Amino acid sequence: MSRQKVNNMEEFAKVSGISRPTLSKFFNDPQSVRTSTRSKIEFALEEYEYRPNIFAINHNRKSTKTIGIVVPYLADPFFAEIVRKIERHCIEAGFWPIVFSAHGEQQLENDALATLQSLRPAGALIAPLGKRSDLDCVKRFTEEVQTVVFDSNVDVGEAFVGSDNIHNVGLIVDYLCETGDAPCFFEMPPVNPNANKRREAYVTAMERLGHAPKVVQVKGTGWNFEKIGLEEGTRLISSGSLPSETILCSNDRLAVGLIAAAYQQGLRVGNGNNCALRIAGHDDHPWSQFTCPPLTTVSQNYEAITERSVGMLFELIDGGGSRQERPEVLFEGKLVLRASA
Amino acid sequence: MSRQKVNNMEEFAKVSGISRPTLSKFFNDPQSVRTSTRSKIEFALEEYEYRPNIFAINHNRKSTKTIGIVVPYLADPFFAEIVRKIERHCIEAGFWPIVFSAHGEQQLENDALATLQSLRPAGALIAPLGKRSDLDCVKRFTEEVQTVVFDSNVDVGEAFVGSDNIHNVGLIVDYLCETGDAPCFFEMPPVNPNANKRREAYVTAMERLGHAPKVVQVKGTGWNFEKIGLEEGTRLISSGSLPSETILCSNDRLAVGLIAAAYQQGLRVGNGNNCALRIAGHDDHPWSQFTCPPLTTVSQNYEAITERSVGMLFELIDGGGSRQERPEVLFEGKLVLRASA
DNA sequence: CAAAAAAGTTTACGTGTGTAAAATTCACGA
DNA sequence: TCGTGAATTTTACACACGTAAACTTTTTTG
Repeated sequence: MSRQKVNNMEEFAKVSGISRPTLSKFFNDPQSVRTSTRSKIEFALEEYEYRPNIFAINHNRKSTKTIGIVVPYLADPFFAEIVRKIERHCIEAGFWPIVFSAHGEQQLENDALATLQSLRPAGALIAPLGKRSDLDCVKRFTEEVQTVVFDSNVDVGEAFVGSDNIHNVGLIVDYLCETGDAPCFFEMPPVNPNANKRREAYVTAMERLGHAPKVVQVKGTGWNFEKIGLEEGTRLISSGSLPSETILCSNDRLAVGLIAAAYQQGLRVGNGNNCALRIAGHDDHPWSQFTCPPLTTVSQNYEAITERSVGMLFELIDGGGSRQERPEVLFEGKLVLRASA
Repeated sequence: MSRQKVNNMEEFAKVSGISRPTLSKFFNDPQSVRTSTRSKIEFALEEYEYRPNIFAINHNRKSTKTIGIVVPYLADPFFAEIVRKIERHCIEAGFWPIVFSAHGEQQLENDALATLQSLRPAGALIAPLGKRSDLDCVKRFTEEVQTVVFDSNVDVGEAFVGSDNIHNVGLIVDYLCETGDAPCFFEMPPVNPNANKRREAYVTAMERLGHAPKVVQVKGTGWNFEKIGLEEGTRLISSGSLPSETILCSNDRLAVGLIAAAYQQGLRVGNGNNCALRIAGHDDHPWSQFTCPPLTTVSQNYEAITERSVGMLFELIDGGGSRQERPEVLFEGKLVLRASA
């Protein structure tokens, strides 16, 4: 490394022979300067080590190149995966994504929003906690920052992108009813609107098929879905109080716990004659293909959801002001047939 | 909300009746101003909506309040959990943690380090990719930024904090040998020093107990450990080429895949007479308690590792210059006995 | 109650970049 | 070769806060 260090744009202007305002233009958008100038600058960048100071850059910009991402629980691989994809899309578009996790807590969500707001981001993509969110706080945030809401549809922000729960749950209820007993619905007290929508969709689908819906709601709070699925599943199984031998879980993580409960109680899960239970989930969570047996579920279209969310946000950022209507885009998932049901 | 908006510290100084330099002191450390002044300011904060601009704050500080966290793969719940804990420790200490994930790729790790460096952080906590890291790049980073390395011990930075693989693997090898057949060791090509250390520790422990070590290395790259465990495990089982019916996996995620493979091949996993395989892991991964059967493993002391990492970093930041020796702190895990072995 | 110590105010300058306006230079076609 | 519009340079100011020094006020101490 013979590259010399350069401390600021002024110095880099001297050594590169390009004026500072032009350099400023270049760093904001390399395409905006003449090809010959660009190659001069790039040549100098090889020679000298220099990167514009991020704080100074954003200090005096009207519109920052920062994009805030707020999720309820980053340790959930679903969100980890979503965030990963969103980050990529942002970086490709020349933005600087910055991730916050609420860790399931209202206070931390509020803190994240406040910190984010003081970063004056160009826009934000948020998946609110849902029921636990401080809606006033979230609303105030969205009034200052262009926001696309995803995954959990609370009525704030300029747009929503998520999954078509009605369609998805319909898919799997149809499948389960066609291939065996009508399912009961296994859920915990809903942490966000998705859980509610899924229960409602289950009830609708069952009634459409002429079955009596049977909802089993177990106790449990927080984001330890597997733990709740295991503990409450164990209780239900050992007391024989499951209303059906086919169980549709509100999400895959709950199903992971329930499968573990069944295994530990010596019940075989799956489609065969020698199986005592059929278990299905929703989300096609990254873990779901590794359960024993592998979990039958409905996928969410991760790629479409992230791409559209980011896309809509960029439209908002480019378009400037907010529009009249608040579009809600829902993507349909697909049935993922594995061995558990 | 009747709170009026205030745009900068100057304006807030006017409305609060406190001079700007004092306000500056207050926002850096509320304890540094007199109680009466503090309450005046806090009262005004109730009345007026104001938060200092983060970019302006960090723009002209010698030492930023930013702490960079770089992990190889954030979608891995192990790192998600670690990051969660680190973030908390930082926030409690009044720092601003900012997380980057390399997503398993060298280029992204380099990008993250470069971006982080331009943020001029007070310090950094990094878990390098390991074998895939661009060591020169990482080294250059650590020469500019006070860095504590954790999890994966590559020889850079001011200190290392991690797990005592030798002790941990010894624990579980001892346990497995006491309670049944001596284990073989199931691994994929190592992605970081931990994997190597664990294999070596396995060999040492086996020789100490008078057994011939049997290492089974399967193909596979990247961070899809479960997938590799499942696919290669299926191959090994169906071809009958496992050298022992007791299998110690290099980490829990590999074990998750292997358990799934065994299940799909109709082999029962566990300790009983009717079981064909015993499978054990390492890490006590968040998923491990939900496998079928639950996974016997060695825990890592997450809390100790994160607390000590952050603690050492704060010492470095306070202490200023770098010291002579490069301390390596290793924490011992505990045997976690479940049903799989 | 006076002196000392602590805290706050005033004043002034530094930070590294964005950005606007006017002046100059360049590239390209006629 | 010249004219034209586009690109670049020059110049100058803005941004919001950190920080230092000299001075003033408040609090503490003996």
